[in-house]
Amino acid sequence: MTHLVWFRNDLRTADNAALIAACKTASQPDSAGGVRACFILTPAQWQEHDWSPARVHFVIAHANALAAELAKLGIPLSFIYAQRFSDSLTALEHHCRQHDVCQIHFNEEYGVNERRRDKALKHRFDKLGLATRKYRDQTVAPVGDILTGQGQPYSVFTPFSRRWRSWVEEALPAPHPVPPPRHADIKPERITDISEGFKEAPPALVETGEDAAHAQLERFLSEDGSAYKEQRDFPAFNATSLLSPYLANGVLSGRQCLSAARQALAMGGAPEGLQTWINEIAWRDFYIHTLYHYPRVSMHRAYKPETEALQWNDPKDHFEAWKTGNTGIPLVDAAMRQLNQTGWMHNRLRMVTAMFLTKNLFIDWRLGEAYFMSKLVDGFLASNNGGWQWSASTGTDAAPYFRVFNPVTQSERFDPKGEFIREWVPELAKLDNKRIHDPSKGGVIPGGYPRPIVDLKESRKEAIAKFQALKN
DNA sequence: TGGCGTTTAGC
DNA sequence: CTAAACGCC
Repeated sequence: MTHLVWFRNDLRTADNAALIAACKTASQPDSAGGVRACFILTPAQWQEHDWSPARVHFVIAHANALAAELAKLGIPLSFIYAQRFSDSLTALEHHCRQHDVCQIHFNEEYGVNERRRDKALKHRFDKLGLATRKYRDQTVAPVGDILTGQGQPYSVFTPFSRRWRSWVEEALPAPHPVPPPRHADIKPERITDISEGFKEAPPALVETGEDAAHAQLERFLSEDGSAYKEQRDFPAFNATSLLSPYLANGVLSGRQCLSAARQALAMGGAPEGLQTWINEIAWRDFYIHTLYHYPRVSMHRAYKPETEALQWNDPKDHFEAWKTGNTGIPLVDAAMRQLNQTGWMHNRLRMVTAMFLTKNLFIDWRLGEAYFMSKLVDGFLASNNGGWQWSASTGTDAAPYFRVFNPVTQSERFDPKGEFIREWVPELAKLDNKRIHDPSKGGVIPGGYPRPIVDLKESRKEAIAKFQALKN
């Protein structure tokens, strides 16, 4: 009898609830057996979920790395090819028959299609007499466990984070260990080809492998922690952890990050910086919890239903200019070009560009959300959707509709010397530190660089008026 | 995880 | 006169 671990959004051997549970169960006398693993490639489903080529390359590389790590532990990982989630269940059933599987273990995912798939799987396997075991492993605090005094999910981050922190203090969540090696000589399988439509990807942003992820975590935490709090909002400083690709694809868990950060705190690391970063881990949990409690946000629906009535502008040329980084607003263009060329964008700039699209251009946040997914190596439904709905003022703890970032002011504040703009918009490189934030204001605009496609002041007023009108 | 027009303290 | 501080959007 074999225990099968189905890896999906958890491409790691360390701190993996499903893996450790399968290994433990398999070594108990009453249900002893072997442990196998599988990963199902569903390129058509990835396409439908707007996965980026960068993310597909990352996932394939880390699926291969996982197969190699598991082989060292004596666990064979099979790659199964399907197109969509619906096909994957048939393939999985076939795989289970072939390998005499009695139990399948996996960690939960919370997108609506993933949930439907897992529900269908349980239904199907129940009929076959195969056991399905699922684990709440994606968050630090299990989804459903962080509720208000009234037993309701939180809709505002700050009270959520207070409850989350006290939960952490009480539960002291510790990462699961890597399971002990089982004795078997295994040659790992390997995926060598990338599916059509995902071939063209930017160069890898971070190194491949679980070890590389942990090395980067250690490096980040060993740096001067106070710099994170002071510098993280300045895109030119590269002061962020750059762990998001690993987190988004489960190479690293939030629990591992939190545990390492708490250890750094105990060793006397700069408390403000580390606490600020722990807050980001809480944000990640908050958005996953929100996705769990409100499946509609993964069905192209707004968290705040009343905002569904907004009449967004026809995207047309403005959307194209935004996507390609030709809006005439230097910081927005620099950010979009960074995204297009690297598959990653600095967090502050995600807010600035999202706010510009949804408030100044008044284009539907869903279009921006999908475009980000189609480019980001760290595209993660819960965080990406949460961030977009925050920016668009349609989400949980949303930015008040009248709080509209002025991208030029943000530029002056967070890229004061224009270093980030100069890197990504080279045609503006020669402008001085004042003019570079808004070249259209006085003087000659360097050749080829567009004039702003929208009036910031006017469009801001119009957006506020449209939100105001919702209340009547 | 603001912006902006207005008021007001302080020089 | 200028730059915080204020209050509304």
